[in-house]
Amino acid sequence: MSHTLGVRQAQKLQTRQALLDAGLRLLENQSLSSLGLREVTRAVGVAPAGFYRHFRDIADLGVALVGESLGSLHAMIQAILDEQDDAAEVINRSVDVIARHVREHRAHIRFIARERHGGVKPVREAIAAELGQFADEVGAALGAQPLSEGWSAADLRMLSELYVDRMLMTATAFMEAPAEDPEAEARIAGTARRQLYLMHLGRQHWLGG
Amino acid sequence: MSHTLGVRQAQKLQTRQALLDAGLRLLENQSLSSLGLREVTRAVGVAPAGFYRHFRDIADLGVALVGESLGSLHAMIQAILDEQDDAAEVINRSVDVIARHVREHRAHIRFIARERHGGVKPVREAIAAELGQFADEVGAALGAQPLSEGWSAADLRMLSELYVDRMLMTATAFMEAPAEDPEAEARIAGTARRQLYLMHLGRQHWLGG
DNA sequence: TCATCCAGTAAACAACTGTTCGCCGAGTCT
DNA sequence: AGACTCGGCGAACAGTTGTTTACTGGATGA
Repeated sequence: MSHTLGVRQAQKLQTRQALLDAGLRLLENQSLSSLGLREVTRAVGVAPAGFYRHFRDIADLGVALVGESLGSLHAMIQAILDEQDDAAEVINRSVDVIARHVREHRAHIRFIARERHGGVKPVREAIAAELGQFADEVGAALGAQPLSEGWSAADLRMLSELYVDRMLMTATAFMEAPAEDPEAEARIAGTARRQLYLMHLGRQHWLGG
Repeated sequence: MSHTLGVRQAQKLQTRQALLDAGLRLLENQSLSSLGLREVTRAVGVAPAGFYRHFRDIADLGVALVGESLGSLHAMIQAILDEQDDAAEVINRSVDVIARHVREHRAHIRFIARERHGGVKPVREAIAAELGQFADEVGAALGAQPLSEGWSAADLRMLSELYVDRMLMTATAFMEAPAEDPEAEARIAGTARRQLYLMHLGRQHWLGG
């Protein structure tokens, strides 16, 4: 299993990754449905026909980008969920983690925000599927907390979706702020913390408490 | 002032509206940044050059669509805000109003959801500006309610944005459900009501109540 | 070592794009 | 009635697009 890839296959993967990287970079100022195949290959320095060795079409490349973009986010969420601490502390830490993630993966967040409701169906579906899985995992983690005693499955699910949505909206807000602007970042972080705290209060009093 | 438009200007407005309508329809399966000028004129039955009599470019048409799309939504929100009733009742009515609005303006909601973070900067900015104004008005309405006594301006603002975001996400969820599917609609409505109610609970207990 | 594989190539294809130009002819104003 | 305005037209422009084709040459495996 730990068999080093052949030179052949390694080079192929490298070109594939170059195509993905170039695509992501080109998507900074447009959306996937207007991204051209030639545009991507030109940016990489590869002949147009070479594209087909890696992807069926641009939508296919988009779906691959979904995996890449949501992969790191997934790990991030899990890390947040595993924390157990005072609620306010968890909120503070979560917002910081999100801010940091956006700083390091701005293009990925932009891609997800832009294509979540974008014009390319397979990509929309891939994003929806992965976000749904996020909600599953968040639901499982929340369900294990004492605060969730007596909650129905449907209620837990709506709470999970609320959290996942909020997290993505917060990340998007950070992403849209001008890069390297600590003041804007702080403002967004403050709003995000308050919103999460309000949701937490609602959660505490859900069962007529 | 109530001077009927001249035949000339009336016909021009009619063509302009036809271009907007065709654009909106074509955006069902793509995003604005891939919408072609010729594509739009072809759909209307107008020569390509005629497009420039009405819009500078496709981004300009997009900005016009923002006004059209958010115009009706604006009236809808005001209607919701003016209601004064039991909280649960306001929530029920609001969700119904949103569902109804989406049924009647599906393409408009799709456009806003798709282009809010889309690839065309002027359009993103126009949407952000109008949504910001929505938040202002929601903030003013909420601030006038007894429940908001003692709230700081910043807290009111974060609550308004939370509500506006949620409303848009709910509308988007309705929009993405298969048309004429009462079961899916009911499920989304149920989730939306619960989420709004949880936010309402958080609001009630915001000041350490 | 030698036949096989296959990632990447160059060239050609028809179809399409946004934009500019001068022109027409119906609506407008005096 | 006559001069003027201006929305829409048709043609032409140089570029660009996605896709197919037959090919080359280095890695691969017997």
